[in-house]
Amino acid sequence: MNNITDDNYLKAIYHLGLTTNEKLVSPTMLANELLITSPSVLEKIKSLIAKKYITYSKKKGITLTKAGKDMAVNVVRRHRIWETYLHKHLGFNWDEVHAAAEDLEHVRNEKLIDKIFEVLGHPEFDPHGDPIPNKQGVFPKSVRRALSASVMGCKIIIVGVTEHSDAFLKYLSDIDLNLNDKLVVIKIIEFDGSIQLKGRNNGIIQVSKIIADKIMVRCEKENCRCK
Amino acid sequence: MNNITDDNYLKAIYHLGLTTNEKLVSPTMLANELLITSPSVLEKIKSLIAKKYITYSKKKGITLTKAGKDMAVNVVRRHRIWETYLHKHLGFNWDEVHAAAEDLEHVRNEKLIDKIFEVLGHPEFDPHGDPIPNKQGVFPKSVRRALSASVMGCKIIIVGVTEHSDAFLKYLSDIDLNLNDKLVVIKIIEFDGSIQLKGRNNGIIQVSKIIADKIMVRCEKENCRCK
DNA sequence: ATTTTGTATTAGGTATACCTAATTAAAGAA
DNA sequence: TTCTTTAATTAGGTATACCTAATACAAAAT
Repeated sequence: MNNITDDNYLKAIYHLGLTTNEKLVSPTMLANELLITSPSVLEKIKSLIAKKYITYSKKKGITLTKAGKDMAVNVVRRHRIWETYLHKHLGFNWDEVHAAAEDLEHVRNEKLIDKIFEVLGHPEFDPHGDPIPNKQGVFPKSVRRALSASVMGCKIIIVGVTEHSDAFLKYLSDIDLNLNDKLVVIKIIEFDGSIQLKGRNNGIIQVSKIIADKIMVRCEKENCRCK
Repeated sequence: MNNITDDNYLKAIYHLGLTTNEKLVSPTMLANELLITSPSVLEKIKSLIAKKYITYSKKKGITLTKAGKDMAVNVVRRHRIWETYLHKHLGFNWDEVHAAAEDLEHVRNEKLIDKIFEVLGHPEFDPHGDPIPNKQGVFPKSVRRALSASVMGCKIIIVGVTEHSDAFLKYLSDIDLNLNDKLVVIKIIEFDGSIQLKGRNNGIIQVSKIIADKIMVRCEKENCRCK
């Protein structure tokens, strides 16, 4: 529970480092991510450097040290385990788990997190399809790609999303797209990249390219052209 | 998760108000309870007064307002619900639940606490036998007294303890005294107030007066002289 | 090459939660 | 009642985490 601030900075740096490919992580980016000002970030950067969690130079940006990355991955691990637990064992919806996990991720009780992880049967993915790192910080591998990269006939299974906003997750629920759903791509509208899917009880679901970009899937059709 | 400090001060004031009967709650007592210095307490007192959680005067001591008491009772509620959950659903021992609950009690997610409370079947007492207040802050009634107030022949059931230190709880486990155990008082050594109990499989357990004072029981023998 | 624009950085300020050292006040003992 | 002890209080200090305003810098545009 101590150092919630450190947790949040390191998590944000880690996250930005992954999502903002190529470009470095700058103080301004961090400030935007954390909804604070850049002088505040600059100050905190000094303290995180002193604690040897990060390095920083204007040209190289902010990078996590081994210790910093370990810390960040541990926060991610706790977050995702709690999300899974809230969903699987406490009946929280896909779009409700995040807020609660934001708090629970800071509870550093190893026995607690180990226990709920065990009760869950050591899952590899959380309710958003995001991989849960093991205690050593190693992430499980998964063959996943955006739904938008599908071709006609793909037999896809939804394994995750790249946007976690309540609004987005709610929308997916509303159009009856849920994690682990199996669907078949029945039409691709070349004009705008929209995709039509056939789901359970043959219901037809159509999603725009914008949505399809954010839905991660695995294609289970053998020798599918999508590969 | 915000205002963990407020939580801890209010909880401590509430707790001292109950245990330290008669005497008022003074800044020094609070300082000792929280393991900080009295100037720090004095400063915080001002802020809690400003927030209308407490009142303070040298002669009347520190008292909780309605709002302050509600806040404190809510922390106690969350703490005890988590303790119960950790014990009943996650396999934590009697003496392990407290530390984890110290952190979890600050997670202010109503749906979460409601849910685990529901999953537990709306229990009235936690693993230490302490009553869990309902959402309105009302505590369940229980007829409980110290084990030390027993007479020969009392058929007692252990419903709680008044000390929660790991060492004490560990000791009770070690001599095989656990919550909800049923025992019979077979000897009272007047000389020092020690009590001998017969428990399951007729094992004899002896506790000193000091211990017996801290163990809360209910006597289930009809018309027992202890009443 | 110079200006514009945006990012990085410094300077200085606030609030919170703690501290030590010193002072005041009250209560108990002589 | 006066001394002594303890509790309450004030004064002043530190560290953290935030802020605004001002300045320095660097990259892009003219």
